[in-house]
Amino acid sequence: MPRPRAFDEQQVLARAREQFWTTGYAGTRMDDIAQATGLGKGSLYGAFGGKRELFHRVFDDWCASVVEVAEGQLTGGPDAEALARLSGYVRLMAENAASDTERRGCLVAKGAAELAQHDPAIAGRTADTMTRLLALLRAEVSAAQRHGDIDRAADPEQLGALLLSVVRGIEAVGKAGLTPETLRNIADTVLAVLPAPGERKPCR
Amino acid sequence: MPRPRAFDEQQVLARAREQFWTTGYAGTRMDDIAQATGLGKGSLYGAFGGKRELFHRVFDDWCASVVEVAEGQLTGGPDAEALARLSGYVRLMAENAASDTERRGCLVAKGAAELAQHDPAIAGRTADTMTRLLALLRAEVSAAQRHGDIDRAADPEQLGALLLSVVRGIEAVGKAGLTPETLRNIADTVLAVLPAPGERKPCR
DNA sequence: CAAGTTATGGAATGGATCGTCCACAACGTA
DNA sequence: TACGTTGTGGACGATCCATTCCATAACTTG
Repeated sequence: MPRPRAFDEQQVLARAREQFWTTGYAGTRMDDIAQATGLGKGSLYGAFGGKRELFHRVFDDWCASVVEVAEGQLTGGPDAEALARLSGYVRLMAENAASDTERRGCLVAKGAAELAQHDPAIAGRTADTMTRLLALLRAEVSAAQRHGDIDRAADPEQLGALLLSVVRGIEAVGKAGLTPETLRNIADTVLAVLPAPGERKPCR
Repeated sequence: MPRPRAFDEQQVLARAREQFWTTGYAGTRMDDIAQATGLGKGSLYGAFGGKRELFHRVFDDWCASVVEVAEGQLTGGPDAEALARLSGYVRLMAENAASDTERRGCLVAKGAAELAQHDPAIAGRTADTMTRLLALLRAEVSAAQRHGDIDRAADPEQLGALLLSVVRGIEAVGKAGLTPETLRNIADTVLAVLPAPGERKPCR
């Protein structure tokens, strides 16, 4: 009996994400989103509640897709290819940052920088996302160790954390202006220095 | 002949930095700064010009001090201690991130995330800061290589970039909510995997 | 001491933006 | 076809905030 919606919710969310991604939370006006989506404010507020809720929705979706990409790249496969999967993931992230010519960076970083301190929901979602990524990387390091591609003496948790920080660091220095080539080199370098089995490390 | 200023400019800048650091650019009102410093709006605008100029001033000072800290930690000393200086610097940065209980992160990252895309001055200053840090790290890696603490076959530019991305990455994941202990471990881990002389790396 | 110059700080201004409201449209059901 | 319910979108109201303005104060020089 009710009148059906004349818009596709997913499409509206995609447009809104584009806006928030490019101009940040404070920098985008609801009018911008209304214009970008062709929706009137009434529909916008009726369907999503408000600016804050809309951003939460977009942010949550983004975080979920970040984790999904990592799962797609990393999870499920023989231990023999675990190292290759890790390399593929780290290089993919570097490539993403390198090809981000508009320097928009990652919405997780951008949103967290702007809002995490005053919005517990954003802070929580961000922390949860990082924890999930770390778990995925740790598991993959373990797999590579089982197959003998990474030194078994190394702590997989710590190597995973290192990889995570490098991935996020690449994104950060990329947004800061280092060249795409440098970003790709960083990815290659961290993969090259992962401890191979049987290496002797001098005590430092 | 003019009436002298009744406030200390450096002190006002320090207060303003505190505000911008905690609440970001868009999130701080000029009224906040006026109240925090005890200055009236007239004095504030008379002395600094406006919100944007004031932020630029604060941001530039912050960037300069970031580079200064790195120079103080890294520059000047015998090659024999270059690796120790590098370790000290990376651990210091991790410690900073770990002790940032308020999760304010680094103003360079925060300001860049919020404004770099639409403010060329901020973007330029950020890029310049990263380039300087990279140069300092590269030089120090070279010094450590000369002394034989790091494999001479490695490219100092690339190892420097790796260290920079880890330092920035630690800051990022710290703000994202990983534990202080994890942050310190990342620093230790990247230092431990730096290629020692004479290591044999399998071809990957 | 007089006068001119700058600092001061609070009130006023003007613009921008979030969210609400309402008249109207569209659709399903009876 | 008539009616009730929900979607639509633009106009409106209220708030907020950067900036300007101005009357007054403070200080230095001549």
